[in-house]
Amino acid sequence: MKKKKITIRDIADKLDVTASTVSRALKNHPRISDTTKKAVVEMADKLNYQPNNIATALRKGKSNIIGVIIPTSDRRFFASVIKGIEQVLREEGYNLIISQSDDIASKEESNIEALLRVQVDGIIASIARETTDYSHFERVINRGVPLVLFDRVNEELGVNTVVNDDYQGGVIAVNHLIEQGCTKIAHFMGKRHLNIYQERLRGYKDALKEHNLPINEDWILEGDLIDETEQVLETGRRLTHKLFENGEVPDAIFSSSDFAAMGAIQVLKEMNIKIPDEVALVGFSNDLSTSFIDPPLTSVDQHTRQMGELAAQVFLQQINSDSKNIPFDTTLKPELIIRSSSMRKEKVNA
Amino acid sequence: MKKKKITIRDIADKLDVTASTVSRALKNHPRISDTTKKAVVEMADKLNYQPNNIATALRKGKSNIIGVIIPTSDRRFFASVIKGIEQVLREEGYNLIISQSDDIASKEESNIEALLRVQVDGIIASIARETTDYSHFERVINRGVPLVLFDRVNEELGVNTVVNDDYQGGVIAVNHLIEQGCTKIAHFMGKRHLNIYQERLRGYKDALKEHNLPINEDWILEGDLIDETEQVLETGRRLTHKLFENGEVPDAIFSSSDFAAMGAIQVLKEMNIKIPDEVALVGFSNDLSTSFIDPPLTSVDQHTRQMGELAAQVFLQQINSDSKNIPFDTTLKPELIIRSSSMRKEKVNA
DNA sequence: TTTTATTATGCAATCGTTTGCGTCTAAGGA
DNA sequence: TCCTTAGACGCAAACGATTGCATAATAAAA
Repeated sequence: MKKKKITIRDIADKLDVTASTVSRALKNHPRISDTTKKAVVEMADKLNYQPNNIATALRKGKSNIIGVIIPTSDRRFFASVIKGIEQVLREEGYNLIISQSDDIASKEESNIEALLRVQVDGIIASIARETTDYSHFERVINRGVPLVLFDRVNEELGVNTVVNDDYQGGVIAVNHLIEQGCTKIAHFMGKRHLNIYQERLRGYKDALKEHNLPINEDWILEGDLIDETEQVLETGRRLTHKLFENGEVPDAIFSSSDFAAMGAIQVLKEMNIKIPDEVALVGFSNDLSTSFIDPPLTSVDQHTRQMGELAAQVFLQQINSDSKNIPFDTTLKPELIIRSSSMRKEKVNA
Repeated sequence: MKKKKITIRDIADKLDVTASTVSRALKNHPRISDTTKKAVVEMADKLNYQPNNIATALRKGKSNIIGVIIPTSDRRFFASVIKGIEQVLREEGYNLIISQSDDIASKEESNIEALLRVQVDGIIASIARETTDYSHFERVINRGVPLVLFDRVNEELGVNTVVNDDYQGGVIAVNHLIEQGCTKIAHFMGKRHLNIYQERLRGYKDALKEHNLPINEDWILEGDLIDETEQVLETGRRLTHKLFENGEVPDAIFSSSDFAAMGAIQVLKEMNIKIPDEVALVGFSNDLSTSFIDPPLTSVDQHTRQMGELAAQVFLQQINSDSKNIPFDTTLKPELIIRSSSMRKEKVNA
């Protein structure tokens, strides 16, 4: 247990130079002779020197740490985004502090507080479901700390955002169902106050209109779609029952959540309704499980990894441009992954 | 954009006292009068003062940041462990830097390097699959930085560890299958050099012996079980085919991976083999998907969240006891979650 | 009133690096 | 020989908070 940490001064002493010289030598400063540089470098790793980032951070006013706030790490979506963010940011020499809000506003606030204290160089976040007051984010902005929002964003904050094109996601899902011959398409949506669900709904409606299909409000069912997966599954079951207890039944369901769709599959199977022949299904998010269930679920993929990478890139761009930043939104195009839950017509191999 | 950060000196000036006084007042030092304390505190939040952790860290030699290294965040197991770690550590005022090794030794090493540079107060890690040289971990130990290992550990490093009782996991899985009337039980195992798979295998064998069942080496199949899920699924399919192309076929499979078991389910269904009547299945990890597939998969749950919490607690214990630390291992008992993939006998509701 | 506690602060060094500016030496130019 | 000039470093002041050791100011004791 060597408690003695060695500093540039230690290596300076050994070499009979000053700390400044060592510092410069280590950074390959042009005004230091090659001989000294070499000597310094050698002595450095002979002594097993580890630079102290904290001192540098204090001196430079830059910690090289950036904070990431997500609702929870154990939802595949966020885990995957994190992965993307990490990849590009680490390459630029940044470290990530990841904190989770659990979708609770107060936790989100205290996380921000903590990040600010650590002097992060910036924050990349996805807003908690519960958050309605955005003053803690405003504080970040007012302190001049770069902020990028992804997925769950708030346009009014005037910051750079990276989002999925949820409207488009709704459109392609429904278009696909229509192509498969469905005409009576129901929709499971999440809580109406959330942007993403409004957008998907809008896409759903527009796609129907586009094809001159009627919009049946009874077929638009709302439930909590961001919760523990078991709950969402249950919600899906509940909504499905509700959907089929009334007179006219749909021949397709576009669900804004994969898990709700899986719940629907369970119920439909229990009711001996054939999938996709009697009812076709499309989910949203392209969760891993979608390919394991029976039948495999068609789903809208959000390119989560790329979303993370993009968020990181937008962030880098923001901190590297010292100009006035006019906020901009980056929108990712979703992609429909077609599986048997919606394949009524045999796929024609072109 | 207020770039001007306000420090204790700023608030000291306003109040005509010195920085020392402000510092003490903020920390509620007994030798500061209540009047000044109050004045300081008021001025502090009037000016919207944010303490600078970095300065404190430098001065105290303690960053209040602890590093976590995992293979990847987008595997449910690790995401869940992280969640547990975060929960208890954040409560103690620590921040987490999470970095991923992608199961690559060199990345693991550079991650450690980075963490050390940031002066983390400790490291909690799960070793990369590929790692065979442990010198970078030794470096951590030699520098006196507390280290706790979980799940994928190395006993020879002599550090505190938190692991799942894989042996026991193997035992309860096989015992259950035997109880269900299976006598010809096959096993899918991961790469033999990994501790966890050896242990599960040992449990498998011991359980068989215990019940006087023969061990058929042809039924012990090895494959890469930690990889992208799709690959593992494919591995499961391959192993299953291999298993059933020979003469005598088993009546149960205990798979060390849920996804391999799912691959098996797919193949068995394709071969029109009844699950669980002809072949019963048990997986390992209790991944979310296990409950969504058809039939739902019985699996060994590893209590991942608790593993994270425990790892964090062990860590706290270690840094708070200034005594000599004799390393100790903490072992979590796994639990079998029984679902229909293995339920041959109707469950008797007691 | 002088001395001794007590209380409430101030001083200044320190943590490890970085960096603007000054200094010294030796080589080259006039 | 004197002056420039470039090259190679050293000096010392930051960065913001903490803390052991004074030191004032007031109160209590003598």
